[in-house]
Amino acid sequence: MFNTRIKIKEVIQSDRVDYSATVMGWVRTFRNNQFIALNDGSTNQNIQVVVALGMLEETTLKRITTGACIKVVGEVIASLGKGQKVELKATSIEVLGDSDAEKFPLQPKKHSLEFLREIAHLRFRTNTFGAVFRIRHSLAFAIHSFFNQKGFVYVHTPIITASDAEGAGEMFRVTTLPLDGSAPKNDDGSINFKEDFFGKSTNLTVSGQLEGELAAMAFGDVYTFGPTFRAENSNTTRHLAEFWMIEPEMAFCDLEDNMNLAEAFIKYIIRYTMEHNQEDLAFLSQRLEEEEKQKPQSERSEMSLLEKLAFVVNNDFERITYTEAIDILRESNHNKKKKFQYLIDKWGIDLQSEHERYLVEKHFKKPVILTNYPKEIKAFYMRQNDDGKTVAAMDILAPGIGEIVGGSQREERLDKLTERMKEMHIPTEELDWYLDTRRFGACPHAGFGLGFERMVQFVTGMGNIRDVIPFPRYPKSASF
RNA sequence: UCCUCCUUAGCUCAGUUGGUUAGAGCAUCUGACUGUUAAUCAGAGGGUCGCCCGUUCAAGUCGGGCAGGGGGAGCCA
Repeated sequence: MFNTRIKIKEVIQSDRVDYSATVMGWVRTFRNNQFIALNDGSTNQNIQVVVALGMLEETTLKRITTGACIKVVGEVIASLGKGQKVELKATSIEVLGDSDAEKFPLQPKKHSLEFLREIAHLRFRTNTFGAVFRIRHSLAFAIHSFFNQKGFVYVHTPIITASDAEGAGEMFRVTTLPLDGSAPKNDDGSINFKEDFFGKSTNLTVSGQLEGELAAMAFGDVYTFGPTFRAENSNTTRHLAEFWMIEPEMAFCDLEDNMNLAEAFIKYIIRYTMEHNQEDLAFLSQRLEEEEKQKPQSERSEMSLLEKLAFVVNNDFERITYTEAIDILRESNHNKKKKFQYLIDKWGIDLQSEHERYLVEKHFKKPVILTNYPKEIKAFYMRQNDDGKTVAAMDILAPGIGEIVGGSQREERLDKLTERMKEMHIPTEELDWYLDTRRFGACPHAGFGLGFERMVQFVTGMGNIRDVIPFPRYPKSASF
């Protein structure tokens, strides 16, 4: 029976002393043949286990190595040393799992994030990744909590989809047909997917939005939160081939309601982690500050991670239209001095990363919601504005990350929607089921998608998206 | 996919104008010490210099190709 153990977090956070306790965990360091720093993942703090001299057989002593898993029974006492309030004076120690010190790759020292990414199966056991993934958990929990409080229904949209018309990105094909050339063919030489498992061509989902809209036309307010797949050859610090996305969809909701919800949502989940993960956030904030010291003064950020999060939670996001953004950028000294690689000259161009960064990091210095983009650069389902040029889209740009949310009011008018689909060469037959929502009881509605990993990046301050998901998938990489 | 930088011990990195036996810190092992906080001190072991081809009397060092990694861009969340 193992449930007699106490989690280390409980022992450390309580002021109680002089009681017997059983803890289990993994050895971080063993100093002086006397002091074990033991961690069980419940907190970033280690408990100090004190081993009396001569208490253990020499053979057992040798098995207490970095990475080994042990069970300790002992007395929790006020610490005799500095550095911790309480410590566990061992009465017995049992090695549950050995760890060969010559082979275990984690050492009690700083490792590079690139090295730890190569041993992602073990990096959970480091302070940094312990903090990151506890925060990731809290964010996921807070997301469900936020929507549940507001009466949203959590909808599970399919991971395998038959439609390839959504246009959100390159898709991964799902098939059981052989790849050796023996797959059944049509007369014209193309693969005959009628013979495939599903009787048609199928892919991994790139978005649950269209299915989400179907559910919103019954429940009013719904959200999805699940894995999403993009087969884009993207090699950046903010793209993954497999990532998690949150997509709320609300009936009786326009662009402004949509923005209000998105802003409240982001603030809520950040506030939740600030309240529930103080220790981990403080650790990551400290870690970043040390990293910043390596950089030249000019590149250092003005705010610490903790300050940045507090700032986002306590200030309104800046809301401007695409047209206003273009004006600001065109009139900026940056543009006049030709410091942009792509100069802003005319209305209608898509904004480059450098422009978004300028708006967010230099001009407003806070999250910015950009609205009403030209219809040419946005998706077919976005509601057309009366000016005939723009659509009711909104993107939320976060400092350091860029686009964190993309959303819109949806085009609920059947004629306008089908007209736009034809203009953009999207086959209406394949999405007939989607168009049914516009045929039977359509209503104004809106929603957005938030990239979960980008949110985790923002909250933890981690620079590379590959370090905020346990086992990242990206071009040429699918280990573990 | 494009641009750019990088690849030397388990990890993080030095390595001179090409020159004979490739170094350091940490980690590991052995010993000492024992209220330590990434303990300390002494000693030891540890290398296909990413891979292939070329230039040269001689390549970790120069050139080409490939692979892997970092940063930036595009695509986007």
